[in-house]
Amino acid sequence: MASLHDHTETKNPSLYSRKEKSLGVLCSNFLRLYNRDGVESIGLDNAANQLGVERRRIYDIVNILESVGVLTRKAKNQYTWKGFNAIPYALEELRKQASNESYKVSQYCSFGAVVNENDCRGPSNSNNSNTDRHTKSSGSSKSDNNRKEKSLGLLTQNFIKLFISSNADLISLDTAATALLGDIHDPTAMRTKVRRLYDIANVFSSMNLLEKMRHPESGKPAFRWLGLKGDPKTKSQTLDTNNSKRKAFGTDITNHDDSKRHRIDSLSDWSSKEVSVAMHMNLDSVKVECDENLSMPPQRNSKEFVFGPFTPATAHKVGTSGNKNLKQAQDWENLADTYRPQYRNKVLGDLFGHYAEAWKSWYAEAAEKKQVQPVS
DNA sequence: CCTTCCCGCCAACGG
DNA sequence: CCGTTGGCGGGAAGG
Repeated sequence: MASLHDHTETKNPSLYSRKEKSLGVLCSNFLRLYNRDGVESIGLDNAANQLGVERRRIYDIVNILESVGVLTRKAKNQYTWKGFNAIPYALEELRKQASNESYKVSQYCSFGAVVNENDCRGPSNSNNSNTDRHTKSSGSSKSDNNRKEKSLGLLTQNFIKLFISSNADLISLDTAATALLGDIHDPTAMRTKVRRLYDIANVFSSMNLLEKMRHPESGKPAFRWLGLKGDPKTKSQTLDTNNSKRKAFGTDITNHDDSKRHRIDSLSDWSSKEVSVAMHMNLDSVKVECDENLSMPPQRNSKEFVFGPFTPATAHKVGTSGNKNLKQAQDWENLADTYRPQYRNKVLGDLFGHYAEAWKSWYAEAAEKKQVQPVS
């Protein structure tokens, strides 16, 4: 008790976990949220609220997902959900682009050292290299495209190209960064690039497009492209092979998020958009549980997932009723969140942050935290 | 120590 | 001009 005021911190070192806020987890939650039933439009504000994260993070997720075709920008603040089915096509496009361009990966991850020579020509850092279809082609865009070149989306695509156009299926981020940088040998740029690569790799890993592993002998971490092989699910819908009894309408976003375990978990089901969390969670011994103690009324089995002080999370398009205005879609946010911590409300933002954190910690199993890699 | 990578400042962008 | 996007890198958590 006590707790005079402020200065919370230093209470329990294990009260804030960085991993719980990773882009990978966020991506899983995002997908879980929007892969359900006929979701068609995605509002950024809505997403941010539902997922309990800042706007900024949504941009990251969205940009990466768009690179693989899962989403498409429809308008300001508005994205269109395309689904996993769009991935194969997007990948094919990338493959074509890759072959079109002289990509030279020049690099075989074999031994730690390596480095040195290898005339990496990379994709060359020129401008516009994609279907830059702009209605105003008149000599307007000059050198302002520098920003776009460095976009996360483009980087993501180039990263993928690197994999699919290379014979080496195991690439380290360092190698990728070097290759993608072209020839700019700048340590600072390198570091920034690697940071972004980590971001991308994490969300792809959560989608099972990529697999993180250590190199056989060198032990250095690297990534392997899984692509569509992630899940040989052809077309058979995995419609509830498990217990999906309580399929309330929304309000329940089946948690069981991806497990840190190296199980095949995942929501890999390019082919049918329903599916989602079905799959094999049986093996995934759900020993966690929040029965730790504390006091949490409802809710059960949940690793880490949408928490937030607000948890309506019930997104579904309107019914078939002849509603005059189908514009109510934007009202959810208001309902759930009274206000959004703008990039200025230090206090408010902080307050929300803690609030969300508190909720999360309740939900969080707060138990399992020991995860090693059994597989050498 | 080194690797991973979250956070959010603040500058381009687009209306 | 202001709200939306989103580079960018500090610097802290996690090995």
